[in-house]
Amino acid sequence: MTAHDALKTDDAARGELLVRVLAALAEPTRLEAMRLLSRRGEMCACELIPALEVTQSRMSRHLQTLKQAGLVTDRRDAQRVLYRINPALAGEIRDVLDAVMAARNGAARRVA
Amino acid sequence: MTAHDALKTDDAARGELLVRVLAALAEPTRLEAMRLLSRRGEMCACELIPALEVTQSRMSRHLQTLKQAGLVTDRRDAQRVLYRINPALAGEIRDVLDAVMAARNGAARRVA
DNA sequence: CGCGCATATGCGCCTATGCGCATAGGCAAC
DNA sequence: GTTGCCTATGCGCATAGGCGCATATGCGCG
Repeated sequence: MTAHDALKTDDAARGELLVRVLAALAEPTRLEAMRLLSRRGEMCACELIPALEVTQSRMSRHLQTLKQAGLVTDRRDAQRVLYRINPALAGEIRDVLDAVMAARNGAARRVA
Repeated sequence: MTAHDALKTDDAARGELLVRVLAALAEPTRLEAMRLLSRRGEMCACELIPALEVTQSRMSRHLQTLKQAGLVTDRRDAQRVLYRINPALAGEIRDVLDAVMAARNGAARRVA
């Protein structure tokens, strides 16, 4: 990326980012994981695994995907790695995420 | 999961729909098509093809995908088939779509 | 250091998805 | 009916992505 790519960085790159975010959310396990993180704030993989009923390797890879999309951040705490929704999410992306979370919560509440 | 299995019907079904919608939007051409439809209201494939610089078969298939996700509706007008954003979109999904459109518009304006 | 818990990753498998090409189908005008 | 425009679809190919298994890596503890 060179200097005059500054424009493209703000345009195409953002479009790419949006697509990346949407793709990351377009998977049941990851979507559910985001919902859990949204409600509980911070969780380690070892908590998400039983909650979502997936294997360890799957959870790890899904978390990497979410991380690469910029949706979550991680920090180590001894043996565990704690994940939480990226507090520095761009406003526009945050709005998308909020809408998605609201949609899912709305569906859940309807039944409850 | 026995007691609240009844919920899963509405819950899971809606979750599936959300995933389907997100997956449909998580593709550059389709996302751009939605943006165009969002701005112009109603368009036929023959207008979208040159605007998005894709082949005819590709555009047709992408439009089918959007249609199956419930994001657009179509109606014939002589030889053409006119597409537009589904006016009967569920409120929650509409909110997601609006957030996505807003995010992308924000990115585009930055450069323009 | 050796052990065990927690997490990440290489590998192969299988399905899903995007693509172009060619062709079929629908519709209007002649 | 024939022709021409517009749209949909069958086919094969290439790639991406999800999965489990096995293994490697990181970390704290004794």
